[in-house]
Amino acid sequence: MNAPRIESTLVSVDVLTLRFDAEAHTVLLAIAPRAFDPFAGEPALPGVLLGKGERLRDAAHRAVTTKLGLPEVTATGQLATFDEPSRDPRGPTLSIALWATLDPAASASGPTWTRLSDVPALAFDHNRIVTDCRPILADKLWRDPTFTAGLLGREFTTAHALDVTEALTGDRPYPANLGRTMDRVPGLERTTQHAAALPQGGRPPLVWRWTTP
Amino acid sequence: MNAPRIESTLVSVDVLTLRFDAEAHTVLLAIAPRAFDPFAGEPALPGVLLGKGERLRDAAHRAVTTKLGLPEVTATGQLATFDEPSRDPRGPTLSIALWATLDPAASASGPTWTRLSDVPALAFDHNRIVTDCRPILADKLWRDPTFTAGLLGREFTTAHALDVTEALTGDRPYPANLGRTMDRVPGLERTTQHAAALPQGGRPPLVWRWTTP
DNA sequence: GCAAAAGTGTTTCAGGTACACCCATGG
DNA sequence: CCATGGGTGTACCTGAAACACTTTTGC
Repeated sequence: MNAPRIESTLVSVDVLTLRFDAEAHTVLLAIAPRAFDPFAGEPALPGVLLGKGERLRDAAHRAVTTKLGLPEVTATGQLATFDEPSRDPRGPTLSIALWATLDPAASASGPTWTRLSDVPALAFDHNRIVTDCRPILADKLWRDPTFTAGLLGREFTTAHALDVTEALTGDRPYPANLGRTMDRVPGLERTTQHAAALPQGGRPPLVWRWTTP
Repeated sequence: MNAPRIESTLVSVDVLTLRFDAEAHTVLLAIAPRAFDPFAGEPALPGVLLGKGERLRDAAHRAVTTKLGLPEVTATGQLATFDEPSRDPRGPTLSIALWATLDPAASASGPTWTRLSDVPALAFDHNRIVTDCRPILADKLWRDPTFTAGLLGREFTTAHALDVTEALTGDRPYPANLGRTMDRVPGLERTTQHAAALPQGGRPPLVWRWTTP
């Protein structure tokens, strides 16, 4: 051991946990009240301190499991790092933001779910994290297959895809154009199946499926 | 203090230090032999352990100053985080990769300078860091004004811009098309000045300047 | 004047956007 | 058969790529 010994900054992993809610036609973000000081009782993103030798994705799983009480995470990925020294009143802490997606079919009771465009005041600098990461999430849709598949699940309809796109980018594309966008996504195939018709009528949407699960 | 006490992973900041060399018509990366074990004597990216409360950009400055012996850094920015636990034989260490640019006019003696497409075998996982970050760097050119201005300096010619673009993206655009690209970069203006003519003849290139330094 | 290199204008093409029209379902 | 909403085909428009041609220098 020849390198100088330096007391290192603590590293926390904060997770933007996303779930597609088909009934609400939107993507929801999970938040939970903090159990401890500082900011005890205030809503916050789930976060844990990164353990020695722990991988970022394992820490993200741990945050979702212990802070939100959700058992399953379908996929995770990096977003950005926040290094403001005053972001935690306890002392300087590095925050690495990750995204995590949940199976849209699984139950999701436990955390509070909020629209991305309607996030309440959160603890620490978590509102800044959400604001800064939102365009990164929008950019990943249809370009990062892991993220897109995690959010929409193995099978989904054009109507679902329209809802997710509107929730992340802010505007709803024409169904025809979105279909052509999806035709160009590698690993995604248009099936011949149609979903069940909607309660209010209308043509049943096409089903899409990932070829490489 | 109510949060559980966890021994945290060490965080190192590894820097891709870039300099535009007008004579060599390319962008060069700085590497220096390691002073200590492990990998003593082998070339590596300059890196330091992040101190408690230290900002990432300050750590990057420190790495460039102490490991490369260069006094001035014009700009820095984040690239990506590497969390492979076995990347450092001493134990698990998180590596946050940053870019740093140097004034192309300043002297740059001290480190070894290498072409991005011709990087020798480096210590740790540094070759992987360079490989993974190269497309990110190419993407930042002409889209991240801080990066672009840091690399090319306050004033530069179309010929310089052609060289930098070729070095980062791999192919040399038509001068006419690159000029139109630069016309769309905010904060960059086409002047009426022409640079001194080149030794081998040819029309003197236009000078471009940043309006917001 | 010739070679070299940059700048101008124009053509071409691909991608994305918009929209008119058709199809399938519920009431 | 009408309202609703997804699907097909197509027109249009913008932005990038390619290239012929002109301009400005050194030799």
